[in-house]
Amino acid sequence: MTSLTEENYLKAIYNLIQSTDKKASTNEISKSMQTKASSVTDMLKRLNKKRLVDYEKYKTVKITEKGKQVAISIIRKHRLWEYFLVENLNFGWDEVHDIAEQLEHIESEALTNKLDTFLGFPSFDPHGDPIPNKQGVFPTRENQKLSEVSEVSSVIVTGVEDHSTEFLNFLSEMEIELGTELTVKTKHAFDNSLIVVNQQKVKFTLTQKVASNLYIKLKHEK
Amino acid sequence: MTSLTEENYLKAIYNLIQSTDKKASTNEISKSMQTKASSVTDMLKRLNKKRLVDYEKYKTVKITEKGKQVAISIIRKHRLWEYFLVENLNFGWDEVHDIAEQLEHIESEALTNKLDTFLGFPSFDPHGDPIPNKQGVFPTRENQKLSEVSEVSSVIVTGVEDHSTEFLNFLSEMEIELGTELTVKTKHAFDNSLIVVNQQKVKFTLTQKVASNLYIKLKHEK
DNA sequence: AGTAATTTTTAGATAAACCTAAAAAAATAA
DNA sequence: TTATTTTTTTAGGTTTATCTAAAAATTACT
Repeated sequence: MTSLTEENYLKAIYNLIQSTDKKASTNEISKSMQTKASSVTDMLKRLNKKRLVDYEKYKTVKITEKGKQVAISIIRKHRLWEYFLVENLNFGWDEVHDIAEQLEHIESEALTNKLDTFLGFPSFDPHGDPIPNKQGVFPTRENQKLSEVSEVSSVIVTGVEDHSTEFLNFLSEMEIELGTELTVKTKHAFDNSLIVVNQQKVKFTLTQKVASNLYIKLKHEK
Repeated sequence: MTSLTEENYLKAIYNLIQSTDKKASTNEISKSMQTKASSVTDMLKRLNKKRLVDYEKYKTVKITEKGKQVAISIIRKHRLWEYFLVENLNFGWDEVHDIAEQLEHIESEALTNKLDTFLGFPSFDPHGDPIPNKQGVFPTRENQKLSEVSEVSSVIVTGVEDHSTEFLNFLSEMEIELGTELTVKTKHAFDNSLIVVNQQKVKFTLTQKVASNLYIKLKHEK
């Protein structure tokens, strides 16, 4: 029913609308899809005809409920496969994106649900992103960023904002992964960099940029 | 480099050439691909240009070494995924073909090899078909059919020739699966049907058609 | 408000993978 | 060895997803 390309456009539109700052304009979509604006216009017409988006020329697009369900289903499959690749096949979290990008288009509800069962119904993928369930509902996560934390709090890393290989490799070098516990010691007011300590008592600095790309939850002291 | 469609044509051509009785003629290919002969001609020209097949108009095609490697890689992926679906995700052996047909086109050598490792380097898929290794070499199997067996031999079912849901369902009803041990008691000369006994001492008849679609190996008595 | 810059759309092309209908070649049969 | 049948190819057309270049609409600026 929906082609591979249509699915990719829907996913891109859904993501643009979710990340509130960017709008799903023709230009934004073309940037995120790496295609020309004219190609986007063509596709928007087609998606509109199929009632997957609400589109009128020269106005920004909205995604319909039907389109949203398609997008969420793709995201669900992507994140389940990423989980499988890291947990079962021993891929690194920086290696799985391109493969999951292919696997997310495999068409079989039975497969998705059996994979979900096999994996034990995980709530978050290897980057800490929430995995929607069969009904399309996302689990909630405390969406606080490390950059928003006040001094002298203990936190646990729960996810990343930036999914690039460069950032993930950087984290690996710093020995930061999901579940890593960090204590924020000092916050430099002039550049918002943080001095943190890990559980091995190693002290190091994280720039504002790094801290704003890390999702955390506060550790509740016992 | 090779599109999904090209891969499917190569697979079909490879399979036709393997099953020696049928030749890879334009008509045979069109039958097996469910497309029109004219579409096949188009594709053969394209595959020839890419040196994946050897093709001259009005002559039957041969597959090149390069094309063969592509075909074998698809077969390898198909069979590894089928094994995964049955062994890990609890699919029935009659349910996995269409899904594997999609998964076989996922492009990542690393994925294929890590999947192979995860599965423990299986030699045969859930239908008893040999899985080529990383180098493209097929494991050998005693390719004897149940219909070729002489009276009063004990055999173990190792594979099926017919992969259709109908046949696989029939086998399930007869409680025959890979590894099932059967003893051939009588062979009726007039219609070549067999009277066999299973390990539960249940006696039943198998037609020549059924017997010729079952691969077996002789059980070596201790 | 009027002009300039930007965004978006249209028009027209291309490539992949298919199709139908007709022509050409090869295989079969009388 | 012709004539008939079958197979294969060619010619021309369609749809999907892309592109470039030009036109139209919107937004931003002074």
